[in-house]
Amino acid sequence: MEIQNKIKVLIADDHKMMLDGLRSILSKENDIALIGEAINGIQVMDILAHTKVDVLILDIGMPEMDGYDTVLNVKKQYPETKIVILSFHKDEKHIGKLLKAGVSGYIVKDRGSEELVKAIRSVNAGKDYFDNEVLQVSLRAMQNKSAGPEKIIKFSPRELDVLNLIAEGLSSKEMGKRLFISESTVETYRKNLLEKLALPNSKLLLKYAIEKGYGKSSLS
Amino acid sequence: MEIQNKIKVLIADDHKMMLDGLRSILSKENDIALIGEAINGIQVMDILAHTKVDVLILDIGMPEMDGYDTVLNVKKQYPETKIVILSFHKDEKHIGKLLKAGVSGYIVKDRGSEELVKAIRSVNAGKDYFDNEVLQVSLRAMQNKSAGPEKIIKFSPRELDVLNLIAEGLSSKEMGKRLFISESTVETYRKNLLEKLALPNSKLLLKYAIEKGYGKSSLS
DNA sequence: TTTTGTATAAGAGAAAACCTGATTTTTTTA
DNA sequence: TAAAAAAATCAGGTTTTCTCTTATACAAAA
Repeated sequence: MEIQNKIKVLIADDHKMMLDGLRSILSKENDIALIGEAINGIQVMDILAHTKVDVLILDIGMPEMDGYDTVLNVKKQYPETKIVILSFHKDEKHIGKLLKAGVSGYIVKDRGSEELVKAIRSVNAGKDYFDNEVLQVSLRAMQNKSAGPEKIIKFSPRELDVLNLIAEGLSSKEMGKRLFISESTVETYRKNLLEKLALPNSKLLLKYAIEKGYGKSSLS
Repeated sequence: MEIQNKIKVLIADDHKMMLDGLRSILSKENDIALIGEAINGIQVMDILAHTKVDVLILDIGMPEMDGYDTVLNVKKQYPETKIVILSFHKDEKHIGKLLKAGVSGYIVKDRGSEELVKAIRSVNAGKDYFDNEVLQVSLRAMQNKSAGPEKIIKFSPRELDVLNLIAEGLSSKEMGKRLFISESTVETYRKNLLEKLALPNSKLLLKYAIEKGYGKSSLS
């Protein structure tokens, strides 16, 4: 099967061991293409900005940006991307919130991996996939309440590139070299970032970038 | 390779998803034979009772029987079986106990799976295998001393003032106003900081300050 | 008492950031 | 599809900030 026809999946889990395992499992399914891996929400947004993703497998309990925030951001900016939550516990308190936020699937990690594969196919086909009937029926009811308006700032892919390099402490000149564009261009992106974030200067932008966890994500 | 010569591994993890992933990973190693899986300590003892196991991969945090009890039981009845602990956190409190109980390896799940494979081979060959960070944590705990190949850098009070303000993203001029000294003086302090930390420029100093947690401490 | 550490500072040159535009391509939307 | 918005690209000039060199005074330590 050609890659274009496969289901494009992105996995986000802060445990590399788990990531390795899931990759190994999904690689056996020939209708699924694992197009990326992330260990935090920042990386998720980073990858989404560069690549189309059909299904996002999201571990809740990631650092940097918690699962819920990531769901909100992803759903807002990429509503067509389906989200399957991978959780440790079935008694997750935030489950209602997650449903409201628009996740398409929810499975607990003590299920077998075939559940995950099923879920991926299911949500990709437009059908929700929840671990059990209870979730589906009882909690689905809560879903018709409006979600809270949170300001979501969207960065262009290039702006993200710059933001990631800013977080490493590079100057415009260095960034330009790294990205094969001129210093001026980099500075334009920086200016845009400053505007979008309503920050007064570069130092605070660096601070923002570091504190939000940018920079660690490799921009391949 | 014949099965008799492979390393016989038993995995115990209460998350089936993880189990599936680990199985998938280990199946690619042709010197390792996964001879069993368990989702709690009871099952572990059960399998050990009728099968020889070289290495037991044990997730701590399993229900029914906690990891520690399992270690004790296994070590008591099957002392020749090596145990590798798979844990979620490096700051595990029981780590000292586990070490004393005789585990041969300890890795955290945010490591890659190749670590696990290495650990299996290592402990099977009679060598312990501990995650570096784990080692550090446990050693530090034992001798409760600040460990470190890190040289202790001492800052003067004034240097600290400046460092704290740097972490807030202020410029020399602003710091000068805040500290009632001239811009030049602030810059001297900054220069000293750069020297002491062997950093090449202010941006990396800001990064350092933020990452080390300066700035939040108010210098009233 | 000589050295070391700390606090203070000026002036010049270099570097980086910031402002003010502007062009081209892509994507969205009306 | 045509118009509008968003994204990517860049130059020139001004201003701010950093960096380097050099310097004085005082206190504590050796």
